[in-house]
Amino acid sequence: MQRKNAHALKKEEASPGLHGRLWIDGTEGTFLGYGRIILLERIREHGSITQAAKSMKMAYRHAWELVDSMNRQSSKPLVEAATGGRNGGGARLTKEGARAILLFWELYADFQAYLQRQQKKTRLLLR
Amino acid sequence: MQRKNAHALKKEEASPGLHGRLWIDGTEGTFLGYGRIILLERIREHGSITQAAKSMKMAYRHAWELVDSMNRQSSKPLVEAATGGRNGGGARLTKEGARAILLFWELYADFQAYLQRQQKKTRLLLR
DNA sequence: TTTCGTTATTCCCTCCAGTATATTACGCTA
DNA sequence: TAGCGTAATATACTGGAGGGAATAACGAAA
Repeated sequence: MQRKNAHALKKEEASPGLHGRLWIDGTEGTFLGYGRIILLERIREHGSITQAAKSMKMAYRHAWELVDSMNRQSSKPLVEAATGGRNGGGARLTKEGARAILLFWELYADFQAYLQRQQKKTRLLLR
Repeated sequence: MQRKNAHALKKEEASPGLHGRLWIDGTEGTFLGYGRIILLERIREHGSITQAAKSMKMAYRHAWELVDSMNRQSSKPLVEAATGGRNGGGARLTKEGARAILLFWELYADFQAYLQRQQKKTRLLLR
């Protein structure tokens, strides 16, 4: 962002027209946003914070902080992590985590449609 | 903002619940956003980029870059600036600039109402 | 008890958006 | 012509978000 603070995303390529971003704040700031949801999906897919972070080219440290932040702000943890053991441990999505993903994508899709509807109002201004 | 990224805003205090941001991209990236609209309003109010920037505690250099970026991407300039003269020059909003402010606040208000409507969907998740 | 890959945690570094500062260009007024 | 407050432009600085790397803790399995 635009390394944004609150909502960094790669580039989003800036096509002319209306754009927007959606996120959910909790008691400590950001709770769920686009990037965090992707991270949750990758954790579900790989069963490990390390692998999830690698798959997004994100530093493990950053990924862990995001997971910790989400767990602290959620009514119930979204991710459960275990250290040691068979393969060194791992992380799995809780039922609550899966619900969060579904809810966010629902909001997200609705929002994209909303932006599409509003789009036309901006056309007269741009070069 | 959000270093971010393209849409830094002061803090927005992160109250729990659904939040969002809206902006309009042009050919070179951001064209209009919340901060740029505030800047346009301050220019209209003060008749000078220097004073507008000061009133927002923004560096003149940054303010000037934003104005330049908006003018370059708009079909017609939003701000006209004059150097030298009576009081050293100044800057005034064009008709197009005033239209941009109105349009944006219209989109913004509608968007806030939209967020309000979607708000309830997030309640079950937060602690 | 050794091995292994993960989570958890610490410390340092890098990058860059925005700031700070300085200088020049400008043109009306007196 | 000198003075003024602004626009315009260049250069250097800064703070903080995120990255990189290193280390300890962990616990099942061989």
